[in-house]
Amino acid sequence: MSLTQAILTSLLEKPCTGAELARRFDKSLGYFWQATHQQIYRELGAMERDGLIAAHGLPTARGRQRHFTVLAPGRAALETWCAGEGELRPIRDELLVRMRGAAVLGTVDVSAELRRHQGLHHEVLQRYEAIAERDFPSGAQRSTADELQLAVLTAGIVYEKSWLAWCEDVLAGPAGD
Amino acid sequence: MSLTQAILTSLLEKPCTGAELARRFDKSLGYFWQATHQQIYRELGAMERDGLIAAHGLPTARGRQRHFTVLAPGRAALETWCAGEGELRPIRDELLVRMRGAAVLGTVDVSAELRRHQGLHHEVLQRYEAIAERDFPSGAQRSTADELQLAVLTAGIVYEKSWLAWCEDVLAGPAGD
DNA sequence: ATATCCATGTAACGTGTTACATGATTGT
DNA sequence: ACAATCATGTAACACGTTACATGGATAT
Repeated sequence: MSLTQAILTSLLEKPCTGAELARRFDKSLGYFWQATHQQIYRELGAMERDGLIAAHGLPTARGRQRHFTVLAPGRAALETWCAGEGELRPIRDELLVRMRGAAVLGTVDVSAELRRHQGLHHEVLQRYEAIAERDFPSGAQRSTADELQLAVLTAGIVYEKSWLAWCEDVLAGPAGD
Repeated sequence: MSLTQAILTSLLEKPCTGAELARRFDKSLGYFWQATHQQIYRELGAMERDGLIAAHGLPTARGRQRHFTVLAPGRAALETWCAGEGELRPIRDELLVRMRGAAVLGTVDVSAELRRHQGLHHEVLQRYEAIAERDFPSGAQRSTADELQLAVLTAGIVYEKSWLAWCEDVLAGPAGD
């Protein structure tokens, strides 16, 4: 599972608490991997037991902040994993299930839902493009790390653009007959 | 969850057994929703309890084939659901986690994995395009149902093309400096 | 009859989601 | 002191995956 590795990456960038991690998953990390705070605390507990990370601040009290840092085995585990191979993740999209169902039923119109998705994808795309322009302005000098981070962001942009184009295509196509 | 609806759709097209459903999920259905036979049997059991589908063939014996058909409440449930709204599914991609990790570590080269993914996406794309050409040849007359099914298939094609383009872009970009 | 395969399941576990609970901190 | 908020956590459940088990059908 990638949650462990996403957490290790984020903690390597800057050690922090579980709640701060949850906030990061709602921002930059969330562009390519999502997690709720319950998942994060569960995973942090397991990672601590496995000796990948360590906490400063005692686990005895409940509401006490615990700052986590990555230990050497954690960094090693991340390096090994990052150098490894993974599978392609196939599409798994509710909207497509709806459309396939509508095709069979013949009594449902999905065009409104298509337009709604078009709008949502448009919003997300604009958000990504704003971040790209802010953090990686074109023409600026970039390190290898910057190139990689920009590539990750670009994946999101390409992804949203392709869905947008598809929505336009499907909405225009059948009507154009 | 969309598994229920995907099963209803497939059973409406043609009633069949659980094993046959599993085979369909490995083919056309699997392009936009995946399920193993264990998930399918579990879900069929729940749907039967809920009165959405019914089986011909007794459930008493273990290895006996049971053909399922959709009941009126099942069709109604599918119609309601297909006319409803759904959320966008954000990207959740291991490769991007690897790249973000590599950016932080600075000691890992992900280009080989990128090229591997490029090849895999290329394979999938060719498979989709072959299906599109076979089942929906360009220039042919198409019903509304055909248009919808083609749109679903096109989503897969657009998706794979966009990842392919991204892989090429990332592999070429930093080297082109 | 027996080996093989197929259809149908069970069991166990990991991951993801939702709702809720409790101790600490902060503001008034 | 009290309310509001934050950080941490528990509980329960739904979904997904892997491994395995059992009854029926088929072929030789």
